[in-house]
Amino acid sequence: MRIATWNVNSVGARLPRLLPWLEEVAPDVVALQETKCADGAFPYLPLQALGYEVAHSGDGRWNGTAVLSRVGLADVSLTLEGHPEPRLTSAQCGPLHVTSVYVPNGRSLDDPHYVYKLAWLQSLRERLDGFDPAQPLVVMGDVNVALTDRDVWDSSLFAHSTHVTPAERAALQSLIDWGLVDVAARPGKGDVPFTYWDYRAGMMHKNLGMRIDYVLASAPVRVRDAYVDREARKGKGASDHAPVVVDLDV
DNA sequence: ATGTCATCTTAGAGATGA
Repeated sequence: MRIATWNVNSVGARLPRLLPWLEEVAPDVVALQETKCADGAFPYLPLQALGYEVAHSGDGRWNGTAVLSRVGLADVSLTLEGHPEPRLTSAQCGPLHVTSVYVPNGRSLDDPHYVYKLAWLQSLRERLDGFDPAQPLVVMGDVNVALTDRDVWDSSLFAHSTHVTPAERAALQSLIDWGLVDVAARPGKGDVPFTYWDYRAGMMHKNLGMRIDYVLASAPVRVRDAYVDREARKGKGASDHAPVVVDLDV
């Protein structure tokens, strides 16, 4: 089974890249984030034409998550309890339960959005108590946290920034400690499999990136291979995030 | 730190978010 997660930064704008990517990589299940469209505007038809069933949570301009599956789609959930923004979609996809998450950015340490981010991560952790770590499941998506200093290109530049604070890292670690494995993708250019590079200042070209997109898998998920698809971050009309692709057995 | 990108408002270029 092949799964993937990708913050597409608008599914509408990304469709000319997303559709050929799906044909080439042929994942069975895909978690999308930042679809940035209302449910009524979601491109169901071209995705269904590729064989995917779709569950989408979205309300327009911001946020938006989806699960695409060609191995079945059941028990769909479109919300994280207590948080109205569309930042979580989950479904049972054949033998694997899949959750697509778009964790709030936080913006800055003195912004209310940072408090919201920590609360959202706490709610996500509590949501896991409705599951069993002995069942095959993955939580994947843009978690907007770099787990270690190695997961940003220069940790000294993040001294007073979000994404690297002890509180954010502890919140992400608490998800892992529930019973999940932070799936290690093959190293990319350089030693760290970054998944995000700012559009500005030639960051991708200089490989000044961050690892903020994760696949967290429960113990019954046997990972065969995992990689960051840097090619999808290159060229015209790319998202600022690259997909993470994982081959696994359940 | 910020050289970009996407969307919405509302018919141009500015605001917002990342």
